Order: sequence, then C-alpha cells, then structure tokens
Amino acid sequence: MNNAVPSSASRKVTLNDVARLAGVSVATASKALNGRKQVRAETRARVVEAAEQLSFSPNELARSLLADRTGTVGLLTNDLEGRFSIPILMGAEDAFGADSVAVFLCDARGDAIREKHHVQALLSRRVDGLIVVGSRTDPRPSLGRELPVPVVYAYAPSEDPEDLSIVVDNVGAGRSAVDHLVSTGRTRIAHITGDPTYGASQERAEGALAALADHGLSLVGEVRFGSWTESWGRAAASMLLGQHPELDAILCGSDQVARGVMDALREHGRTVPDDVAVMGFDNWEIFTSGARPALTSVDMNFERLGRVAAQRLFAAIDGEPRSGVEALDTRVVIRGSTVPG
Amino acid sequence: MNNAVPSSASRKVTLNDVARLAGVSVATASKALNGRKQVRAETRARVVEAAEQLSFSPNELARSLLADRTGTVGLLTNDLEGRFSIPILMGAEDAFGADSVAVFLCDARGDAIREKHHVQALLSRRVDGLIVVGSRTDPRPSLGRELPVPVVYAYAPSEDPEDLSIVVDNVGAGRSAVDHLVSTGRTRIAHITGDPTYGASQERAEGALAALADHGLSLVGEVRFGSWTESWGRAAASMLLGQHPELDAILCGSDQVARGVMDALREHGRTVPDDVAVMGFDNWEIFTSGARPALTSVDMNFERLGRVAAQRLFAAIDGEPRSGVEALDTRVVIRGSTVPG
DNA sequence: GAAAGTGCCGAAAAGGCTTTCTGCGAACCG
DNA sequence: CGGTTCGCAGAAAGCCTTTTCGGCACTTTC
Repeated sequence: MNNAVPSSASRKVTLNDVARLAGVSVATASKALNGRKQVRAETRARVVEAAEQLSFSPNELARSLLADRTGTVGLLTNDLEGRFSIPILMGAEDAFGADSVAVFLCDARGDAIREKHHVQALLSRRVDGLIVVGSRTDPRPSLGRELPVPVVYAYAPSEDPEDLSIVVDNVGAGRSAVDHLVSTGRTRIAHITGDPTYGASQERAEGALAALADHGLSLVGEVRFGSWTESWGRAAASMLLGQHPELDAILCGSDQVARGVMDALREHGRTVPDDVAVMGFDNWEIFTSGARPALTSVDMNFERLGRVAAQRLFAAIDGEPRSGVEALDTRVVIRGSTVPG
Repeated sequence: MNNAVPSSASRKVTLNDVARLAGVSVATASKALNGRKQVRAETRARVVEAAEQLSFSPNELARSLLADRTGTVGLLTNDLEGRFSIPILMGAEDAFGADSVAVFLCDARGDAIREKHHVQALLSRRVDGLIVVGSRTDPRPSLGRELPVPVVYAYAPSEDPEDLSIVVDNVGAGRSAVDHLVSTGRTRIAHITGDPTYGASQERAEGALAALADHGLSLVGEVRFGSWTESWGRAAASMLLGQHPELDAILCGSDQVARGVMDALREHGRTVPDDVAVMGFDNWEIFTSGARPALTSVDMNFERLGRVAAQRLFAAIDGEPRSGVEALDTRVVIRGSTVPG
C-alpha cells in the first residue's frame, strides 16, 4: 500500500525509465506523455501512471535542444534596486508565468561592458527573447539589429527607431495631473520637480505647461528643477511661498519631492488641501500613504508596462515583430491632498 | 578589408560550421576552443580564427546536457516588490555573476501552489541549486529533503533544521541599537515598533530589552506594538509623550515608524537629537536621508545576506552542504538623529 | 633496423528527448 | 478470400557538444 518508489525524486529519472516501467519504447512513452496521436488509450494510461510513479519530469534541456526553443527569456535591467525595474519585472514575470516561461534575470548595473557580457551569456543559453529595462526614460543605445532573437526595450526606449520600445507617456502624465488640479478648481499652480537632466522631469513639465495653456492658465513662477529628494521639495517650496504666496496648488515631480513640499507647507501654516493642493508622480505607496493627508499621485502603471513588454516580446517571438515607440498612458490616483475629505 | 561575414550573428552557428571552415573535425574544434591539450598550436589558431569569424558561441544547452550541470540557479522569492528580496537578490546575482552563473527568477507571491509549480519548472530546467527568499523573518515550510539539488533559505529560515538557512540576527540588531543609544548618553529609552505578529518586531524588542538590562536600565513604558507605518509612529509617539514626557530616546521598529515618530516629536516641540534621540531599523535610504535630521538606523546588510546565501549554495553544489541557521550580524549607521551634527 | 614511445587528429558514443518512418497485425472492402 | 486501409508501436535519426579511444605518422631508443 505504501509508495514503492520513495527515492523517485532523487536523481535523474529519464524517459527511458518510464518507458521500461511501462513496458514500451521511449518513442511511445514520449508520444503518450505529449498527447500525440498514434498511441492507444490503454497504453497511454500505462505510461502516464509509470511517469507519475517515478515522478518523472522531462529534461527541458534536451527538449529545448531539439525544439530550438527554450521557453526562457532574458530580463536585462540596469537598476535592480530602482523604483522602476521591479514593478516592470513583476509585470513581465506575471505575463510570462502564465505560459510557463522562465526568466533569466541580469543586472548590468549601468555598465555597457557588463551588459554585452550578459547578452552574450543569455544568447549562449539560447533565450527566446530579451527585455531590456532602463533606469531612466532617456533613450539608450540599441543592442543592435543583428541579434538572433527579438528584443523589447521597456521604460527607456532604444535610440534605434527600428527597435520596439514600450515607454510611459510622461507628457500625458503631466497633462492629466494639471487637468486634475484644474478640475478641483485650482488656478494658481506651481511646479516643483526633480533633476533637470532627466527626460522624465522635462516631459512631465512640458505636459503640465501644455495643459495649463489649454485651460487658459499659466504657471505660477517658473518650473523649479532640482533633485528628486524631500529636502529639495522643502527648500523649493519655502522659496516659492515667499515669492508667490497666492498659489493654490503645487504639482511635484515625484512623490518624494511632494513629501518635502507638504512638510514645508505645514511649517508655513498652509493647510492641505484646503489652502494648497499638492500632488506627485509615481504613486509610490510608501510615500503617498504615509503623507498627511494621503498624497494624490499619477500612477505610471509600471506593472502594465512590464506585461505589455512581455506580450510584445511573445508576439515578436511568434513572428509578429513591431517597431517604434509605444507610449502607455497613466492614471491619476486621487487622495486627500487634492480633494478634501 | 571589411568583415566578410556580417550575417554571422543571424542564426545557429554550430561547432560543425566552425570545424568545416577550419578544415578539421568537430572533435578537434571542440578541443581547440576549450584549451584541451592534444591539438597543435597552428591548428588551434586556425579554429579560433574560424570561430571568431563566425562569431561562434557554444550552445550551453548541449553542453549542460552532457555535463549534467547547467550553471544556473533558481531564485524563488515571495515578495518581489518587498524591501527585502531585492537587495538579497542583488547580492546573490553579484556573487553568481562573478562565476558566470545565470539566475532564474520566480516570484511565488506567497502562494504555496505557485511555489510548488515554480520549483517543478526550475527543476525541469535542471537548475544546479535553489535560493528561497522569504518575505518575513518567521520560519517557513521547507521545500522538503527529497529535492535533487541543494537549497538555501534566505531571510526567512526553513522550519526544518536540516535545511540551511541564512538569516539576519534581529536580536543582535536590537541589542546594538540600544548599545548605541546608551553610548550617546541616553538612559530613558522607549520602544515603538511594528506588527506584533512579525518575528522581526519581537526579536528586535527582545534584543533591546536584554541590552537595557545589561546596562542596568529598563524601558520607559512598555514596548508599543502596532503596524509598520508612519501613522502608527505618529500616534504612538504622541501617546508616549503624554505618558512619559521624561524620555530621551525612542527606538523605532522600522525607519517608517521612525519617520512618524519624528513628525510627532516636532509637533510636540521636542528637538531631535538634542532633546530626544530617534533611531530606526532597516536603513532604508529613501527614508533615512529624507528625515530631518537624517535618521540613524540599523542596516541589515541584506546584500551581504544574498552573497552569503549564494556562496553557501555554491559550496553545497560542490559537495559541501551545511545545515542549520546562520545568523548574520548587522551594523548601526549613525546619523544626525542620535548625535548632534 | 625493429620496438617502443609521442604528438595530433578523427570516429564514435553519450546525454535525454522528439519525430519521422517503417512494419506489423487487424479490420475493412469488394 | 486477397488486397487495401488503418491503428498502433518501435527503430533510428537528429539536436550540439564533449570526451574517450583508436589510429596514423613520426621520432626516439637500443
């Protein structure tokens, strides 16, 4: 009554073993387990049972070698610690997991040499495709057109327009932020953002200015560039309040900046949101929910970005390549810092 | 003068092609490229050149099939988005990368079924070993002893003492936090921490109390358990200040809690660090550096944890398994919230 | 000058699986 | 009842590489 083969999981159960136990040839065993036609139901059952008894699991290496398709993809990131890679990676893993594809993770740490090396390693392991995740929205060098597998660039687009890149629509994000503020009745809006060398800060500002113009408004003061930190948010807000005490909303380039801004507002005796509305970008939950009141923010939908990238990669692997830059839209998550209550 | 074989990277350059171009047999080509003896220098050169010309890269699948060793490991995490997995993962990737090992990443999202499935998938891809990263310090179920490859548990130990687990010494972390506070002259120390169901909060508190006893001190009030949030930090600190205005230091269970505590202190007119010292755990840079003043915190050395886990896995793969729980020590990172700047 | 040794190269097997193709008995058709 | 299908199983080739072993042409040794 007890399991006769307890050591089954020990090592190396091969199709041969299954076939022998079932009393058939390896060819038949293979066909039986893979649902091929050409095998009698009774025989199939015997093989399946033998496989279970031995807890057989086919060697994917051998299978891949033959099929010239491994069911693996490479995920090449450049800032594993970063805010962006992880959700994207999760989305991708999510999309892949459904189809039982495994992902090889590599972090090039921003080093081109390392990156080359990793690509080489991945190719020698015969991945079916590659997703390259950047750490900034600025375009990055292409891996080249001569690669034997499809590549999708996520977050940071490739410089080569022939490549396919999936990015976030930062201009649109800026627009929708302003739209939201205006819809809550704000008209004297200022903008404090981060590092001016980042494409993200420029594009968000561009979108915000465009939306203001559409509404017949203009920004209070200039766009304040600085760094992506709380302390910059505090400093900039203090300055701004001195120069433009009439403002009724501050759009911040990131949630961290927004946290600093809210700190400064409180110290200047301004209340949020009644007196001044505040909102950020990124919807980084640990910052938005810790704020008082909770921070309205533009969610960049990174997980979806990862999923879309994975889907596009699948399509390309299946012979339907695309190229160009595909920008995904964002969504405003409304919380207490822009609407009372 | 130009490269004669531009399409080299296209598809499927095999050792056969190299051998043919070099005018030797595949056996000789293999030996030549792998630095085996038994091949004349001149012949070797010819092969190497042929390989370069075709930009040949050996099929690792075939190689692994033969060697019964893939040079890949599986990294099974349970909260990819979490604070812990990523640095551990980076440390592991770091340690592996040096020896050109590739890592398969899987996120089971805390689901046991999913986990089983991923383990199965990884085994069928013939990983050489597994690292299992937990999301909490509490012990987790073992994957079992019957696996055909070594397993190392990181952060969350396995329930089975026969397994090898690498964890953080949270008790020691609690001790060293108190030691630091005492060394700066604090004697009336309170402790606000997070979710009481987490082993981490219990162990850190335990270490803190032990260290206080060693110094002949006792805690101001009781340990305040709550949640790992800023708002809990604020609320608990306010209560605490009402009941024990004499306190001169608050040890916080996490950096987030500490941020909330500092907020509350400021609102109650207490200055940090002169009046009250504050410190946290985790040394999460985005929180510690944004605080005013910057927050002293206990760094859990997660990257090192990842590296050690990877090293232990290597050792086990090479036939030197260990078992039991290995606790790594932590370090206090001193900033302005405990010592005047 | 024959026997033994050396240096290099290639044939072949192995690793685990899938697939094609062949073969064989049974069922069908006329 | 002879011949054709049909259903099912097995033999064998192939995927790409490494490694063992045998063989060939030399050189060395008495």
